Amino acid sequence: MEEKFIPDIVVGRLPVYLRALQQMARDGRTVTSSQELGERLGISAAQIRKDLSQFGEFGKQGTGYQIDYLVEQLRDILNVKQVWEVAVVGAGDIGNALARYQGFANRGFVVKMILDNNPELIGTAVGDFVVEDSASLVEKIRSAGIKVAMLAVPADQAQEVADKLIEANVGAILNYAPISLNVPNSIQVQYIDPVIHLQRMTYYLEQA
Amino acid sequence: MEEKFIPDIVVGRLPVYLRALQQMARDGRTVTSSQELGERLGISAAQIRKDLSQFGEFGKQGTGYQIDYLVEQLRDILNVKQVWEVAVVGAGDIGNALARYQGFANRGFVVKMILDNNPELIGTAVGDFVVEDSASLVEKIRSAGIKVAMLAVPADQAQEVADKLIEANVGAILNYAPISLNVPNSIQVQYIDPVIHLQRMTYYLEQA
DNA sequence: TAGATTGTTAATCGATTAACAATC
DNA sequence: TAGATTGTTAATCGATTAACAATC
Repeated sequence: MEEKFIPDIVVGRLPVYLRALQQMARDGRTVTSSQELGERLGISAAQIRKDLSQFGEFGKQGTGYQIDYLVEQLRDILNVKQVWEVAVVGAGDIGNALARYQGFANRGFVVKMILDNNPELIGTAVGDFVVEDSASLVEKIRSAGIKVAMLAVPADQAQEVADKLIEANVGAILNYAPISLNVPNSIQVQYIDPVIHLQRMTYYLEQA
Repeated sequence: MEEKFIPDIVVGRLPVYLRALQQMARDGRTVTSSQELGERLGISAAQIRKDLSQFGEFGKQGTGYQIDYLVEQLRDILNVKQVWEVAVVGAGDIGNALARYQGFANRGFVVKMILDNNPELIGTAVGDFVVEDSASLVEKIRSAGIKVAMLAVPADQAQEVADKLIEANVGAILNYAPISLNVPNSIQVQYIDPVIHLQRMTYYLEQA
């Protein structure tokens, strides 16, 4: 199997294309063009065509792209034709919101368990789940074969939990704790910290 | 006042530097170097020095950077020496988590109000707030002088609420709805959609 | 002083865009 | 056919890195 190197910045745009295309499909659209998609996303048409061309030829000259077909191609490329089971670690407000989030449906992910180390929370219900004890996190996640985790514990516990997730054979961590994690290169990490995004915007705002 | 152009990609890294430096300060550290900070963040030392040098000379040869001083400089650059009042629109699980989030403290933001259009939620308590009716969103946000909003409504309502926020003179929107917004260039928008991050990671994972 | 580390320059590397032949 | 739009090439643009004089 030949493995062509794809820049990570290109990979990062594919989910955005996919989301917009699925939206178009829901709106009853069947065909689109790089120009239309680009206008919608604030990205140049050339960049979209270049990005897609890294993976194959998905369009037709003169016509554009069949939305359903391109959606399936992108789902295949991003490995989200399968549904990934996800563990949520931390049953505070963020963990709660993630365990109950309806937005994972049909996008490749399903929450499978939620864990916490707080005795007051263990055993309580969160959405369709019962909070499990994170003391046995490694065994539970490993034996369930879960490869994706969302980390929603306090910052001062995030690194140690991340270490346990890696021990449990998790390959991807979405970290909501406001701290940079130290992980091996083989582990995928993404960060969500609202303050980082807010500060990036206030740079451009006039001071009050 | 001279305005030097700073690439947005540089601006985007500054909050990450700031977060790590504040962490170091909390750990009792007083001095650091571009090398140490870079190792911590997985960024090259040269890049950190280059980024900082866009704004001034904050270090000392042979010594490095005084953490407290650099923190204050970055807070100044990012306009977070002032505290920005934030409106949360949408009182579902995500809005709830945002209204109650402790992580805004000392990082430049304070939630001031939470709004929703659901009669069942209006008037109920969320953290220290009472959910307000978003029917009068424009007047409430404008008269409060709020410039920053977090958008946590369903995707199919996000664009219309965004339009109202802009009408209310908001300059920055952090959008949790899984949809690309159409806004004027003068409005800052950032996106948080966990699925986008998850799909970016599954690209690199072995299929089950 | 000797060692360490900055700020900056120049070189390298990578990403984006413009343009167009191919073709539906 | 005429018009539209792709996939791709080459040119441009921008970001990162390596290296080092300056200096604490």
